[in-house]
Amino acid sequence: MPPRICSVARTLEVVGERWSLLVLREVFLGVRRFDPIREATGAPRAVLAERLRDLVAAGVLDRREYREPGTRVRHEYHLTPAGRELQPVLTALMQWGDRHLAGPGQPPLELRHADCGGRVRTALVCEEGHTLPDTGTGLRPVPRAGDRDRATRDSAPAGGS
Amino acid sequence: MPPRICSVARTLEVVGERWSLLVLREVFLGVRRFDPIREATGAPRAVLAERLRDLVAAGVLDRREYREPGTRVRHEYHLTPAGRELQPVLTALMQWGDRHLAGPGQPPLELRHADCGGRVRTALVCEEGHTLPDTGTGLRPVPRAGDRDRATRDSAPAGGS
DNA sequence: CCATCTGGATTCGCTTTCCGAACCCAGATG
DNA sequence: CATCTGGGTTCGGAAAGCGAATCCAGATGG
Repeated sequence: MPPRICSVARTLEVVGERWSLLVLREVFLGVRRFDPIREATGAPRAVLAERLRDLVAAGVLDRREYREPGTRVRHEYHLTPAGRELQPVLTALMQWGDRHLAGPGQPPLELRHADCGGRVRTALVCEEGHTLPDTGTGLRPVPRAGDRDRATRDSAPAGGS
Repeated sequence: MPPRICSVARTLEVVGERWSLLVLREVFLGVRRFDPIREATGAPRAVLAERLRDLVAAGVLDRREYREPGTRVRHEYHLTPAGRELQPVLTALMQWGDRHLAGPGQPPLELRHADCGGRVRTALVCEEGHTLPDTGTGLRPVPRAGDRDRATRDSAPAGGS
């Protein structure tokens, strides 16, 4: 029986490697060049080079030439539109860490809404406008046609068809 | 200069290993036992055993004894309250995959609100009630006191203090 | 009583990935 | 022409991942 291929698995193929999400965190923060990213993340050079290549190949980062006056052409990494849509992933990770792995003192980074200054967080919302608790209580996963019926059942009766 | 330690990095220490999030996906779907998890994720036995131990040690999963009539005592893995709060992380990953890595046909799994039946997704919301686009446009990361000023600056003027 | 089955793992040997240190490259600077 | 700098590549050892084989203990059955 083949492993379940869902969108979580597919997304982790792109951003699930050891340093990928930390690299993206830096790019979201505006750190776009090799050495500063390396310092901020702690990733080894070779691994970082490979991750950047992978993320560019996956369409998450865009490698752009730039030239500061008095230097040769270099490259920096910008988020593509698809890359920017990973913001909720990073926000969700950060939020959980803030809540459950807080070090001494307050969290080191806050996200605020540029328009109103309010703190921003991820929330589970439904299309009718309801907001669910972060625990996912009241959330019902529905396997779609075509998927094996393995999901959502664990203590099914033995005599099932 | 030491790497930046933020809540994203800390959370990835817990759930950033290769199979961790897929294991949690299964537990969220109600698959709680070793072999079914192994089949659904494709993780090798030894790695799965280690991940389960790690997730229990991290307080994300709870290892519970159970005994079906006519068998010996066995264990299954349940989410702790902290583990359930990882739902937004999985939902955000799934949502990105649905949007950017869709296979042929519709996504294999849908999340619905048990109360109203509406599709559920993660959104970036601020405490004033505004909803931001998933790209994080309008989101301003604010480093807090104590953190190095490395963040959020990339093309700072060369002569800065 | 001994063999077999089953869920839940551990052990083993090999392969892949990760890692830090050293090195490379090319244009600016002195 | 030597040195500096940003942006990497190369290298050899360490760690993690992998599939296959094995183990364990309680039911089942001859």
